[in-house]
Amino acid sequence: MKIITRSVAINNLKKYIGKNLRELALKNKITTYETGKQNKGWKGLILERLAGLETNISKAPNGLSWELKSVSFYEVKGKLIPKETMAITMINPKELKETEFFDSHCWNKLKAIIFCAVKWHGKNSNDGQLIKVVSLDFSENDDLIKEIKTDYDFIRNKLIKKGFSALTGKDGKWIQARTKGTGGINPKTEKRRPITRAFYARTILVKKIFELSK
DNA sequence: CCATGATCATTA
DNA sequence: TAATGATCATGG
Repeated sequence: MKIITRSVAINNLKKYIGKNLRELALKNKITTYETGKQNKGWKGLILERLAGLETNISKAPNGLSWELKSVSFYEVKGKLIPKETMAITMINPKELKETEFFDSHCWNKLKAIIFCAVKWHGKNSNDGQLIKVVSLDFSENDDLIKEIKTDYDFIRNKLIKKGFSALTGKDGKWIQARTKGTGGINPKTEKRRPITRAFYARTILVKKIFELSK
């Protein structure tokens, strides 16, 4: 099995800066939306391929190496602004109760992130362009991390005191607990699927990461 | 079946 | 435009 280190992945990805990701997706036989369906995750999938990952590492088991993320950027007054928040990892209520920030998946993913900025061209954007690839190494002593930890602890406390359903996307300065899941109705049971949540990086955090990487 | 990839829709 | 909640396709 081939090991792709972070620096190898970054070098691989950098070759594609400025390229149209849709063409690359087509070449790699990744479904985008041509089938009439809406695959929202295709950009992430193609980036994983381009990084050199032959198999899918969508979930870093436990040893984990690094995390690849992409975010859409939108141009406002000549500046690039993160259009969306960035999903970090799922929240497992039990785990969140029992886990310290620095032991959490959230931190483990955040600290070894490879961050891809993709230009967004509107709804159903079909020609996303890779504009930047950066990696980031957080330190446990960074002020930013301390504040993120504060958010994590806040959300954790709320979970413990008020329960999972009390969580909302309003919480947190840098990270938030948004709903995330398959959604809709389960065609088999015709019942609502359970609501799940995940940690998201707010746009200001995304912006911060983008700036820190210069 | 559910976690992961992330965007879409709606409201203010 | 920004913020929050809801949703979709895919792969293991």
